[in-house]
Amino acid sequence: MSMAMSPLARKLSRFLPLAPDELASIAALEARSRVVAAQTDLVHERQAGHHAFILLDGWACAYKLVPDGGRQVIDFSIPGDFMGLRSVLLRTSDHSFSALTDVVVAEVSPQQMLDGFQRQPRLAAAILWAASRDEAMVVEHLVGIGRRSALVRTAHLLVELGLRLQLVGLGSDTSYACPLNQYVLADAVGLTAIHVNRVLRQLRERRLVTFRDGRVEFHDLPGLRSLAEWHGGYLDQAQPVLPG
Amino acid sequence: MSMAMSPLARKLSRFLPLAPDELASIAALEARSRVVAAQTDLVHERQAGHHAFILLDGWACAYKLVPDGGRQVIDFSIPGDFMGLRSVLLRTSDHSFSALTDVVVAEVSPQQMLDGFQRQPRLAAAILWAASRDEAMVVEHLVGIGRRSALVRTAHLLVELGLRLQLVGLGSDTSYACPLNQYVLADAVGLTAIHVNRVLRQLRERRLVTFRDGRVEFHDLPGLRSLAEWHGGYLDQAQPVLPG
DNA sequence: CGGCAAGTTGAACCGCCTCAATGACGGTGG
DNA sequence: CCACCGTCATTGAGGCGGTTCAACTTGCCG
Repeated sequence: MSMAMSPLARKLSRFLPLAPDELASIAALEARSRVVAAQTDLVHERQAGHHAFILLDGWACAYKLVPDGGRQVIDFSIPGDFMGLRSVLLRTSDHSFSALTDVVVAEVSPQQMLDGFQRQPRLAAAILWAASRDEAMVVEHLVGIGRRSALVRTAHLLVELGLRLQLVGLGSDTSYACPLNQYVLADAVGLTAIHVNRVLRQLRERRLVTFRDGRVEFHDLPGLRSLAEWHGGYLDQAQPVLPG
Repeated sequence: MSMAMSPLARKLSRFLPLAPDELASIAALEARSRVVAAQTDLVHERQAGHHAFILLDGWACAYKLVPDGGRQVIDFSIPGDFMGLRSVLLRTSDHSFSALTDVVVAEVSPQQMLDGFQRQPRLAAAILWAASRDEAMVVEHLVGIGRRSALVRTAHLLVELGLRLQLVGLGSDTSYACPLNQYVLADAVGLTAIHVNRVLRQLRERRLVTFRDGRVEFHDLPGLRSLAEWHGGYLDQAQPVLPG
């Protein structure tokens, strides 16, 4: 029975040690998986009554389009992340999700979600904690775009992705695989792909980090974190308040 | 016993009709109120184990400071809004709250919160819906700062505030009281106060909206919404999924 | 070999910032 | 009563960060 834990189980475990039946519940949620091709939208904005997804493998992103043709990437989803959790409550999604690579997802119905929450409050708390963490990342992203320079917020993004990937066993202190191109990166940090290119060059020339051929390599992680004004408290594994 | 409903009760009622005992529960949460002077921080970033607040009267904002002295306002809080709800779960807040005017707040402990949620799942759903709505507003804000011009996102903010205030009975289609100055506005839209001034002038000269002497007056709301690329789906009162 | 997607670089432009100054208003103390 | 102050709004001039447009390159795939 000792299967390797899924990325989600791994992430939640770091936050709150999970009992065998709780791990089994996660496995149950992840049972019905399906493959979605790169460049496909998983959820369209304003689509109603859809499901949530657990990303099991590959990368995706949440984004919104603006009338002039521009796109803003809200955040990236990596294995172990929920997608569309909020829209289960709002019933209609406020943004779209797109697969950036071929991905494997598990579809979770609102009813499954609510049933699970009622039967296993500890698991519910862990999942809500993860959702809160994601929201804190969006806030940090907002601050970066509003008040930090292109160099700083790009550095910030690379550091953050690295730490998130480490939490699910997909990265190290020295490097990680990153299937993004400069256009997607630009849509995330609110810049032009052209300027992202120059920013990445600067980071490379300062011997802080190299992003090339789908791989991010840290040369001077402390220096990079310092430049990025990294605090990262929002990724800390603080203990939750539990019901009961 | 027919007291006027509090702003929170009024807001939640529009989303989900509330039973008398549910309204009573809200009143109970709001019982212990206290006054906080303008310019005071209600919650400091990284403060742990604090409470959540319900804003009963006045305006506040959630913000983060950046090392160079800049400030980014994440969102504004108006009567009927929760503040610090997320940090009840994360246990440590990822941003600060500041009173912009003298405010009246009710302090709610995490335990009160969780007890109430377990006893009244419908009320819990309504509150979580409101929290989801707030999060959708942050996302919209992020998109605005990342991909929309100064003019458009300032217009957007003025429209959004107007609609939110209407939902709690503090504004109309033609105007509302707005105690913000151009510095706070600038911190919200990611601009300089100086540039906010020029943007407001433009909006005035285009006969769309005037913001002066603590009051926002719409001259051409449809035109303003059009400029602001207003869709506002995230403020819609969609029906929730209820547990059970 | 051609074709396409992604990365790279240069030059000119512009939105917004920075610095600086001035005006309007209310409060406060002489 | 006016002098003085702090806060906020307003306007101008110049500069910088990032955009726009336009190549050109590189690698991959048919």
